[in-house]
Amino acid sequence: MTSSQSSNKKQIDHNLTKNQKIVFNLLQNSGEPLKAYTILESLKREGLKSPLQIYRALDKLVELGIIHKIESQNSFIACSNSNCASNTAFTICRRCGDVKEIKNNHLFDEISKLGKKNRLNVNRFNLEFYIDCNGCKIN
Amino acid sequence: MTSSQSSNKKQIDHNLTKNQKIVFNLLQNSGEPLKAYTILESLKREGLKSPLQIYRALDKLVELGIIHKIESQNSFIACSNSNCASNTAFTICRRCGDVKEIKNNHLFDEISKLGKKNRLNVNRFNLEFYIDCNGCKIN
DNA sequence: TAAATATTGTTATATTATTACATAACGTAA
DNA sequence: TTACGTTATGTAATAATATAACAATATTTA
Repeated sequence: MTSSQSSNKKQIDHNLTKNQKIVFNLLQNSGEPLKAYTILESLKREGLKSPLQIYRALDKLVELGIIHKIESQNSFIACSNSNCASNTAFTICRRCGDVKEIKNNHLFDEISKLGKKNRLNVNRFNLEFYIDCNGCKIN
Repeated sequence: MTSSQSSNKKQIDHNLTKNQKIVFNLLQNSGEPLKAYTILESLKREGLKSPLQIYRALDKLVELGIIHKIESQNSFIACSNSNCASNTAFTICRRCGDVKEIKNNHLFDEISKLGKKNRLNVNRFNLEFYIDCNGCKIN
């Protein structure tokens, strides 16, 4: 393994603190949304013992825009978008809850335009498309 | 007052049950988002005593599409849109939390189009524009 | 009526998140 | 270097949000 190998994980250096790094790594390696208390369980072995340690790290990572909160699930997912500026767009399966972040920059531009057309001074947006995912459509 | 007078409240008859009516009326008259336990407090005088009575009514009203849940606030607001089909678009002030439902049907069409363009079989969507509201911009 | 279904009531408990306060680590100016 | 302010961490307690489980009642329908 070299540092220049291909990877869909962002190379990020935000001078994260110890706990922030631990939580962020878990989310990046997971690739799917995790809940705070699930994260806590997973990180007991790393020495994190209390909810607050998790929530403090999550809050900071959300603020930095390198993870996002899926509000309808109270879960958190590592950002997979190179320049989202904290704008978010997801598909969420209404049956199994599977979440995928949408990376289409054109879509982001369109949404921003819609905000401007409606004379909204939008700081950021969050768009959730509720769908039936492929797995759930089959069954 | 006549039944044909002007009003921005929807005239709805969904055969709501007693508790559903009580909760729905409160939300319609409030016009702003309310939290479940706030609703519970307000409705003690109407005889509603337990969280579950509130949550059951809220669940049904959301399912009917006549109220919406603001996920990021764990709050609920009466729908002010004539034909939203459970699609939702809000502005949310990132400072004071003030919520307004967007009623622009054209915007709804545009978002639906974006979903189709991206080959998503969208059942419904929720769009949240985070803004600084007028009151907060002044202060 | 009787059976099935939907609604309500109630208690207890699970899940999610924050307050409050103590301690430790870090940066920086004197 | 110390002294100071700031940031990060640790810990316990508790607040806020939501659901499970079960009993009782009302309503619909065969």
